Amino acid sequence: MAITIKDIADKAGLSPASVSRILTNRGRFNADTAKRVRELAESMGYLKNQSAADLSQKQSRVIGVLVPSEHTNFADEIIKGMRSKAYELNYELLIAFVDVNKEQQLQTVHSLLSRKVLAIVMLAVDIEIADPVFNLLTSTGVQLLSVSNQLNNEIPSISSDNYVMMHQIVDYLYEHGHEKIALIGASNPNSIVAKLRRQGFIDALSKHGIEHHPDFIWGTENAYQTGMDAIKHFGIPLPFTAAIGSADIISVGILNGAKDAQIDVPKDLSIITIDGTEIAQITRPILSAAKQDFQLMGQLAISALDEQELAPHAVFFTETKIVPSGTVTTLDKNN
Amino acid sequence: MAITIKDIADKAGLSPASVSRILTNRGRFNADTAKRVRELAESMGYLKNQSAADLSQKQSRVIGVLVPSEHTNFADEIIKGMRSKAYELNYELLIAFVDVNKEQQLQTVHSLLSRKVLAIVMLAVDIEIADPVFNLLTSTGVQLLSVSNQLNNEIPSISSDNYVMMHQIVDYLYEHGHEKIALIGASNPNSIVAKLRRQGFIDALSKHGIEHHPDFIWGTENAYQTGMDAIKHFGIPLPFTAAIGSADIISVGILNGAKDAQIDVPKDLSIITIDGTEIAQITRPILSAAKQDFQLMGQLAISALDEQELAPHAVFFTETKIVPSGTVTTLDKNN
DNA sequence: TTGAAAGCGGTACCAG
DNA sequence: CTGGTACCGCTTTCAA
Repeated sequence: MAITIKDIADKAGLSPASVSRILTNRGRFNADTAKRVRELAESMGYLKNQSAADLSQKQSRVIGVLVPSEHTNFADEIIKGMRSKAYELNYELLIAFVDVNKEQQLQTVHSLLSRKVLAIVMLAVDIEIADPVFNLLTSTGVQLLSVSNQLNNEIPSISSDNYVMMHQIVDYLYEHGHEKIALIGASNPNSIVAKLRRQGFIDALSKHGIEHHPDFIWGTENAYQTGMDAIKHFGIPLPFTAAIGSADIISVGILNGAKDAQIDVPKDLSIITIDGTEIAQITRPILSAAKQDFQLMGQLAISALDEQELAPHAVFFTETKIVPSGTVTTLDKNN
Repeated sequence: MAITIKDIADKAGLSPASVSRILTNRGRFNADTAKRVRELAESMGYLKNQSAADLSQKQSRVIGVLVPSEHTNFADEIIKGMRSKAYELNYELLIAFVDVNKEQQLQTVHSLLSRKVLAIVMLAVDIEIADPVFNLLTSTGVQLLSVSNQLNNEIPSISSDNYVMMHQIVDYLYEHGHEKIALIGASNPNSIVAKLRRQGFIDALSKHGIEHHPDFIWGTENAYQTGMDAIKHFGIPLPFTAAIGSADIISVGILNGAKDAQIDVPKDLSIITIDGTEIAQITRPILSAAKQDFQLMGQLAISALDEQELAPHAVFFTETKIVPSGTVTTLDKNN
């Protein structure tokens, strides 16, 4: 049997109540006895039983985090941001991976909820209102927050402004002489982010007087293969001069697909990737990127949860910026 | 206030005890009332308070997982393996990222321990016996298990047989005519795995009558930059014909470093990478790899914890295998 | 098969 | 500043 607060109390000739106060730094107590108690606890190897504390307080400082297990690598960066802020503000993160299996998802969410977490942060989780998981999530009234995904108005979110970001990207390509542009990997009809990107893409083009070519919006899966397949799908010569990859891994696929097809990047195809994580920087050439600030999203997530009741429709945006590297070339306008 | 077991009991005209038995499927109870109770629970939106349950049982089915936050990407695969097995055997995973900050490490481990996890799995965590974290970890008597890292005899482990793997690699290269071989990124003197790899490397070479060149064992950090720097460090022409990257990310660095220095891979330099995760397959050429079975390690970890008391010195090995791809060429022996 | 009651380890209120 | 004590929600004897 592990050592409890009562053991310490006995040894110190105090009551459990006092020891608790001291160890949690709450209420009043004598500084000297406090010191003594703390030393005693230390030397006895005392470890608080968090379950007991949680039970007693009916509120924990645990924030649950749902991470899709197909684990797009930016998740790591968001978590990093959350970790640093959580440490600072003394929250604990309970990270749970959810995969596609519905049954397992429910079980995972159940287990978070069972731990009486004070909030649940969803990382890039696409979820529909009709989903039983969504139901479960909302049924208990835990604070929810979606990061890096704009959901419906039911859940507050922190993300890039995907619509605006597409304008940045298109503007950038346009300035470099590109007018025939493809958007790869954002065709998922159920993803709100994908929808915003498509709309931003279309509007940005039309802002420059370019009518978009519907076929140039292609590819649903957020995967390497989507990029590879894109090249095969469009064939040679490619009907566009630039491609936007809707995630780094997709863009790497585009790049390799092009390479395999003897298409020179960036001479014959410019690529700009969305995300700009580490993986975009280990390619040759290095991928020009629209970089999202994932760490900041993570930090904001924790701060936001710490500070306020979040209105269901609250939306926070972090900046995105274009980071030029080696995959976008300037087209001669006379081409 | 959330719904409790007592609420259900009241509504069902039963005692909390019975409801508990039914909902946990323990002991005897009437099948019909059981059905009724379960439906009631469902409809009332009951969620077990796991803290209370844990407290009461003084034992949880939670397995804590320590993941280094510089999060070498194979960690994901191990976790995937653990998840599937955990789900199967009805364990919960509590994943905690640990970073280099000692203070934070201690706090993280504390928090795992506070939750009375029944075991702690350490993923590729290098830790020394003198480390206060190690002390804390061992002080409570939780079952420990190290995955993908061979530690000392104090902690059971599941990993590849790094010594044997180096023989596989060297044999493979030797069969392809390579005798001048470098080992990049395994020079960390404190890592047991690195030590085993160095030793295996040296012994395998000498088995083929090759005296190893100490300078060819180079690079400490498990990082992209290590690979890049290696090329610069050795200069052109490279004094070896093949390089072994001690992790995928290192190998990618070697590959890119070579590319940047106009060294043709594999014609002028063969590369074989250790790990063989996804990242090794999105390079051009694709990296030939000594692949470790991370998923299996994860599954074994959970099974092992489930089945038995693990002896402190227990060691499980999973197979490694050479997966040829595009970065190893056959040398003409007359060169 | 079911119920009463005694905890599990902390916390917090209220008295002292 | 400190102690007594009644919970928190669930599990688990032991009796009924």
